This record gives sequence, C-alpha cells and structure tokens, in this order.
Amino acid sequence: MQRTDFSDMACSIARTLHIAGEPWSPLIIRNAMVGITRFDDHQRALGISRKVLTQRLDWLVENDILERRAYSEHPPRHDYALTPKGRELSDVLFAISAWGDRWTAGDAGAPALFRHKTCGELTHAEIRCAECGELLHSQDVEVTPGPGAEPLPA
Amino acid sequence: MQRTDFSDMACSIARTLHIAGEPWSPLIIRNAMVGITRFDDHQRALGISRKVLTQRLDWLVENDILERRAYSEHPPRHDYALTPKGRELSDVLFAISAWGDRWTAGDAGAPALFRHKTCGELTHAEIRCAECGELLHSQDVEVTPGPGAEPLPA
DNA sequence: AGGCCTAAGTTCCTTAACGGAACGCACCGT
DNA sequence: ACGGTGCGTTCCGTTAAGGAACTTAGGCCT
Repeated sequence: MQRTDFSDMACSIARTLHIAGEPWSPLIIRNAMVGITRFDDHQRALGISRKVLTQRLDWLVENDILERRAYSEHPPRHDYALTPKGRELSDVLFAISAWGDRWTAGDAGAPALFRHKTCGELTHAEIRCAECGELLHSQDVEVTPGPGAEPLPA
Repeated sequence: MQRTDFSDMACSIARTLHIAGEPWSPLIIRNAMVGITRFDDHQRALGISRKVLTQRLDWLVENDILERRAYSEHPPRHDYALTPKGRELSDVLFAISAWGDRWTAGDAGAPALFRHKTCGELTHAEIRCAECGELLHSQDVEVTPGPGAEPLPA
C-alpha cells in the first residue's frame, strides 16, 4: 500500500509490511481483536477517512487477514472478522504493545492492561526462543540466508 | 511520519507506530540489527530514496531508536547504531519475521534463518505470556483500560 | 405512501509525502 | 589538480492521504 513494493523482497519482515505495514492496518487489526468489526465502528474508533478505511479493509480481505461476513440478510449487511492468519498476526501486536508500554507510556502508565484468561493474570507479551525458551534478544541471534533467499537485497 | 498523528492516541500500538510505523523504518532497524549502519549501505540495501532515508534516520535518532556515532574524525563521518530502546524494538521484528515466514514464505521456504547463540539452535520467535509462560493468543486475552487510558478512542 | 434512519461505501478536491535523478561539499589519496 | 567516497540536499513530477459531501439500499414509523 505504499509506493515501493516490498512484496518481492526476500525478507519476511518486508513481506509482512507489504500486507499490513501501512500505519492504519495494525490498528484495524487491533480493533478487530477487541470486537470491532463494522465499517462505521472502525471509522469512529480510529478517526480514519472513510475512503482509506474502505481501501484498507479491501486489502486486508484480499490478503486473507480479514474475512467479510454477512451478519444480516435483510438488509444485506456484512462486517469484518479476523481469519486464523489475521489472528496470528494480532498476536504480534501484543509484542508491539509491550514495547510501547515500556518505552512510550511515561508516568501515566499503560493505556491498556491485558489479562491472560488461561492463567488469569494481568500480563504482557514476551518474545522467547522456540527452542530453549529463553528471552530472545537480537544481539544473541545470528542471521543466515535460508532456503528462500535468492534475490536477497542486503 | 504519516498524515494522521498517532502519538496522542492512548494506545501503545498506535504510539509505537508513530515512532516506527512508517514502512521503511522497520527495515532500517532490521538492517541496523544485522550490522548495516552507514547511510550509503542502507540506501543500497533497501533501494530507498536518499531523501526519505535522511528523513527516517533523523526521525529515528530524534526518537532514540538510533544514535549517531562518529566512526572517523578526519574526515568527519558518522553512522547509526541501535540504542537499547531500538534494540528492544528490533526484538519484536523477530516476532514479525516468524509470522512472515509462516504465512508469506510459500514453498521456497524462509528467506532467512536465525540461530540463537545462547542455545546454539536454529529457532524462531514465540510470543509468550510473561506470567505463565504459555503461548499468548489474542483470543485468550481480555483487554481492559489501564492507568494511562484517559482519552481512549475505542 | 412519504419521510427519516442506518450501514456501507463513493466521489471530489486539496495538500502532503514519496521516488528519482541531479547536484553539493568536505575530505582524502596520488 | 583530479577523481573518488560518504553523506547528504534540491528540484520536480506522481501518488496517496484527509476531509466533507453525496449515494445507494433497505427498514421503520406514522
């Protein structure tokens, strides 16, 4: 959705940004996560222009992040719900949110709190190594080309 | 860096996007993470316009994600290195990358592989609950207003 | 039946950001 | 003195965002 096309970069970050990297999309997904599904509700919650919202919703549906779902036959009305792909993407929003809480919230404290229904505790997201379970920090990671690395730009 | 200012939304996702939500910034941070620090190297690696790169680097320095660091006195030359704040932000790029590997890589496989130097294994990032350690899924999380929630839009 | 309401978009217009190419400038080595 | 390197600026054409008004389609009320 931006001017330069990231979709053919051999980088999963770039490809993710291609799908949801334009600034409104993560907020739309966040809304979807907390139960906002309808056009007008998104528009009111975000203050986004209706034109841009239409474009974003269409794009997210095309890319299988949201699905258009009829919630009324007469009159014909539909809303937008997260797909499994979109729900997994919304999980990473918690990681983003945790960083924002830590570095941008200031004295006022976090704007939102998260309760993990599974354990019942107020919590936040941590990024951990899938192999050893330790916190994963970029300085402890070595990046090497993978099988899909052909046109690697860097 | 976009038209609508996200910085005063009471949402840590919006505030994070305000700092690094414009599409090039995450890629610049990714580059910084793998050791690309100089202007021309960023420019060549990304194919970004020099003008926009200048703006992004300045913005990321202003927001304490990168710091300008002299690597030569004569001639006066500087490059851009991640601050601790920026390094923590780069950690969430692994979570984004994991999603991209899973949903956008296709048959070719992941463009990049990550080895966790701490445990020595090829790995990927997981998002886990800081309290119970289980995988954190958005559908298991209940969102409630926090202390800094005054002008909550939604 | 007429008029108003809601939901979900379109259309039109202005303004800001991007993208690309060219240019600038300080220093360096030869 | 001359070309090369590193790091930007400047200029200019194109595209996307923002905002407000308008549209369409059906339902509800009286």
